[in-house]
Amino acid sequence: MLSMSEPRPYHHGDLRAALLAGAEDTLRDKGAAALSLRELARTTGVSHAAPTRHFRDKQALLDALALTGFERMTRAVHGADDPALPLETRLTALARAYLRFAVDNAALLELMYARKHDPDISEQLAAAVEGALTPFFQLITDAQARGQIVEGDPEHITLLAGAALHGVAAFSASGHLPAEAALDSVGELVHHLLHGLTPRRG
Amino acid sequence: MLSMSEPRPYHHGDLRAALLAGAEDTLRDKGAAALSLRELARTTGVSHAAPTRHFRDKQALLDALALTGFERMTRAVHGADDPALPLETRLTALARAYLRFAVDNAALLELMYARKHDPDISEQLAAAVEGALTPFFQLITDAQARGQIVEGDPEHITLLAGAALHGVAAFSASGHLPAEAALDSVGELVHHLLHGLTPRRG
DNA sequence: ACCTGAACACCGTTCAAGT
DNA sequence: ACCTGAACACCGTTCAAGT
Repeated sequence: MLSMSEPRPYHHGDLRAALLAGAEDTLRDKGAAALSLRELARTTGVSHAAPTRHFRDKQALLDALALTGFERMTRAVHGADDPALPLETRLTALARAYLRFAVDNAALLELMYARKHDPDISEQLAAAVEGALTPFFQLITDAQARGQIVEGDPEHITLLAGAALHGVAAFSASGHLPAEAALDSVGELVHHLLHGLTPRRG
Repeated sequence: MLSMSEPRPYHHGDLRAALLAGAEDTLRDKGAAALSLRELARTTGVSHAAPTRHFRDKQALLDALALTGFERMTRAVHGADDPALPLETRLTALARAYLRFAVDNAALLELMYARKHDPDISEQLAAAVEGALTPFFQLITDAQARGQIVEGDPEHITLLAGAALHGVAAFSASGHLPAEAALDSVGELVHHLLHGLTPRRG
């Protein structure tokens, strides 16, 4: 994809980025189980020890991959936000962006939310999750200020909305819900979330 | 734990069960990454090739482990169901049972909902998920018959409720939400689910 | 039927050595 | 600074052989 003018057999300009890109390719094509450092080095054209210079161990590469995943997801969600939209429409757009990413990056999503990340990366990971949910939080507080969302800790309410969304994403990523069904359910999901499962009186 | 009268060094009465139990122990204590067939065979006291007789390969053992997990989860949820209870109380009890299991078996839960199960087991797995959600589905249809839940495809509504719940469970299992916070949120979660996030009139 | 022990190909990680 | 190549300990899987 990237054709440089220097056709050297090894010695990338940016081996780290090349490794991450290659890792994500095999993650997408063959799944996490098929991801081996040695094969990754092989297909990238370096020795099997070269990745050590950029990632302390395999887990460090997986952690870095998860972080780039959150960055992309955050961009997707933020890009779908339009504060001028009415509440339900705005929330639906945010939810759809989240689910779209989840459906398009199922294996990556599983990695992003995997247990067993390095403890020293977990803070960055927590911040990354927060960052992705920021537009949801903003929407909740905006709507609360207008009296359109019930009172209560906005973080708590964001968690509920985010959980409902992530639950659908997780069901889809784990293969228990077809991608189309997940995406098609967004409208009803948001509607029921806002208006409740019990009937409303006139 | 199980002391038989036959102190033979090998040759279990039920190697298959012993392997599953041992696998779940290391899953709980050291995580999925530390689970190796060879070490499992070692600690179980058989040769490293013995497990092949009971599980075609490592994935087959993981699949079997996931299925036992769903069986236990299903029992826990069914055991917490009381159709005589009022709607919100009943749903809260079901939700708490699901979350309790998720919190107490975080690594197992991740395995249960992992991608990359053998295709030939995915049907059993789908049935297992359905089985665990059956009480939720029953509750929805019961309540719909009484006019206590909005009309609409009960499967769809069950999916939403289940997704909200599973989202919290997943956040907790992945370390983004402390176990206590997840369990403590059950009441509000169910309340907001039933009554909606927008204010109700009069 | 059930298990063993050797063999094979592969893996992650480490480290002295090269440029 | 960045990468190589050999080495080490481990792994999953297979298979002839034992009881």
